Amino acid sequence: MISITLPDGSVKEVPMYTTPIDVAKSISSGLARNVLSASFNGETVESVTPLTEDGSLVLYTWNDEQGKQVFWHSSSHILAQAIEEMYPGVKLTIGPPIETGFYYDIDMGEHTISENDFPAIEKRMLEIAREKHEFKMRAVNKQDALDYYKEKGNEFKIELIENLEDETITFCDHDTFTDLCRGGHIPNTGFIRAIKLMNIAGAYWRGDENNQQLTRIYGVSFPKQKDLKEYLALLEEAKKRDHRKLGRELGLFTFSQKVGQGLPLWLPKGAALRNRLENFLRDAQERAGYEMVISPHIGHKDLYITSGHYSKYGEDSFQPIKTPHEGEEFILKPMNCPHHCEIYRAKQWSYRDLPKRFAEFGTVYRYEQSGELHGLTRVRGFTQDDAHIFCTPDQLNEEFKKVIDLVLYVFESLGFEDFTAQVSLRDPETPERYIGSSENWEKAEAAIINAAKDKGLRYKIETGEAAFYGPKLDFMVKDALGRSWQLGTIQVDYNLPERFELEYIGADNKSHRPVMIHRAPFGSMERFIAILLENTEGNFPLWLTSEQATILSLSEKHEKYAEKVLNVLKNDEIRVTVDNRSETIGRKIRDAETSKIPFMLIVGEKEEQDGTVSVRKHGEGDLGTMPIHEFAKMVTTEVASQIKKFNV
RNA sequence: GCCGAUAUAGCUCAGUUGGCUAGAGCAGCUGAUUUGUAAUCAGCAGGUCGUGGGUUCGAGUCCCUCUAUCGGCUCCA
Repeated sequence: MISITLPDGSVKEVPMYTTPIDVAKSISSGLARNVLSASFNGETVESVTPLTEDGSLVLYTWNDEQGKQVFWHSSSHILAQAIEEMYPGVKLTIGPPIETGFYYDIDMGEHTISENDFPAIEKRMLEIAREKHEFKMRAVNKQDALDYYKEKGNEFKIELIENLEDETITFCDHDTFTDLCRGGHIPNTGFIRAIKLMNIAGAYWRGDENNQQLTRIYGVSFPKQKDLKEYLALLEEAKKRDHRKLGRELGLFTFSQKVGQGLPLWLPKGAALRNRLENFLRDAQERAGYEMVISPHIGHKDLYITSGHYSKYGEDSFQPIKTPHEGEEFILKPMNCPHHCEIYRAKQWSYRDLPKRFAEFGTVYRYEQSGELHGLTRVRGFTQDDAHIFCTPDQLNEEFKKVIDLVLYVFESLGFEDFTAQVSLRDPETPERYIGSSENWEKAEAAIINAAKDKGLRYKIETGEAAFYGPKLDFMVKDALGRSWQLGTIQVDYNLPERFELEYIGADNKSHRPVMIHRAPFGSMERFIAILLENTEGNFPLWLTSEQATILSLSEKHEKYAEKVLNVLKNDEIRVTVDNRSETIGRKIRDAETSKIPFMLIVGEKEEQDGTVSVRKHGEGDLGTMPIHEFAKMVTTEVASQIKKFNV
């Protein structure tokens, strides 16, 4: 007998070779039917693995993340089997589960595949699933494993096996199919009832663009047909929140093939919105001791050679602008930092002057590869809410924490509660990607982690995500489809001050090197507004939205009164319009609702007599009648509650 | 840049296996209507079918080039 401890602390005495499924059966038959996977003493095991020692067992179902991952991992085996059957000679590589679903990367050889082929593949996958094949793990010694794939001529699997440290390799068999596999499967293929292949993509072997490109097939699967339907409906819903669609519908921005790829054009409403955001941050920054500076849109090539940006990005960027002067070259500004360094250098500084905080809404241009452009979230011309703080090493921690406060203030004012703080560090394996001494990098990384810890910020660490000159604290927010985007960013930089030979005179009357903090709470105006659109579905906070209210006159007779209400509210600094079209009130309401205007003020006979407005709230309906000034107060109160002044 | 897909009116979409002057709804314009909480009615106008080439008696439809867009990969100072 062995004793099995369950998560609730209860202990079961069971015979040797009992499987997790058996344990589930002893608890309830319903649980047994739903168990997808298990972990034993912290390690993932098959639900049919015989247990041979005492230990703690956790059973996973579809409701657990681990259960889903095992489910999707198993699904990728079935996808691989179907593809191998239908396209003989293909070479399988890897096929992991992902956040939603799974994929398999395959070298298709002579075959080509497109989304038109999906129905046939899905059909075959479902057939395999219905046959309820068990997944059976099998230990193989390394040499036999290598021989197996040598015979198949699959150099990818050979590379994977050669990189494994263990002498014993595990294979997984189901039906006629065998794959190299670490384990963790559902009991049998029959659990998979609904399969949908989503899309096809090229993906580089081991994620390196110098390697061969493989064909990646994405799919998702579910234990019930209904789950798949719900998932597809969710995707449909997400489309309604696409910032590209909302941006067009709300008249915020557009693109033109003639102007150029990735170069957004801001329409009047979008420009006004952007200005309000900028003013909001300007105000907070002024309170926080920032000074605005302005730098030109181009800079001498030497500026970027000094900063190190030229050697890193020069070839793959917008090319230098030549002048009639022989050999003179200017570059379209791809970032503001070098300019701000030169602004710092314009004067000699004492330690008493620091920190200096130079801020600028700086428009920059980067030649992003065409396939990377994406609405407003990835563009070739954009405006950073940039600032650079030059401080003494002693001030670094305090300054960094102040910036965290500012970023959190911005996020709170815009209603972003669901963000992830990410400490982006360098990848120690690829030092060639970074400039500067290891010593400075260590100092910078420690500074970020310490400041984040001091602020009690919950963060995760990502290696390889640093900028080439320094580590970052990034604030990530998801879009409608769940893709993560970097918005706010704070970076510590010891490198540029060295390259630009920045100095200040210390209390010891000697020259010292300042530390530089790069920061942008929004990240870029373009991306921030895009993600804000997707998160709010275009229902911006009242303080920010273009039209806070619109007055709908009931008929021609009430136009005068509508104008009067308009003027009263305008005097109270409420952004309001009037709809005096000769349309029915139903129509005017409908148009205001679809334009997502927060308040509709209906004025007719009664309102004119009483000096009131009939208030209807977007998405909620009739709030009843109230005097004009009362409505104005309601709006100003709500705005004030949404947007507090930044406390220094 | 790479893989796969898409491109018809301002927007959303129809348009059989290639076959008459390319259709609809919404939006727009003109007129009528003067309205009480999500679409009043009528008329009008609007398209070199993304671009350039090719196949064909004939191309929105088939093939190629380029451009842009979408989903990924890579990249993101």
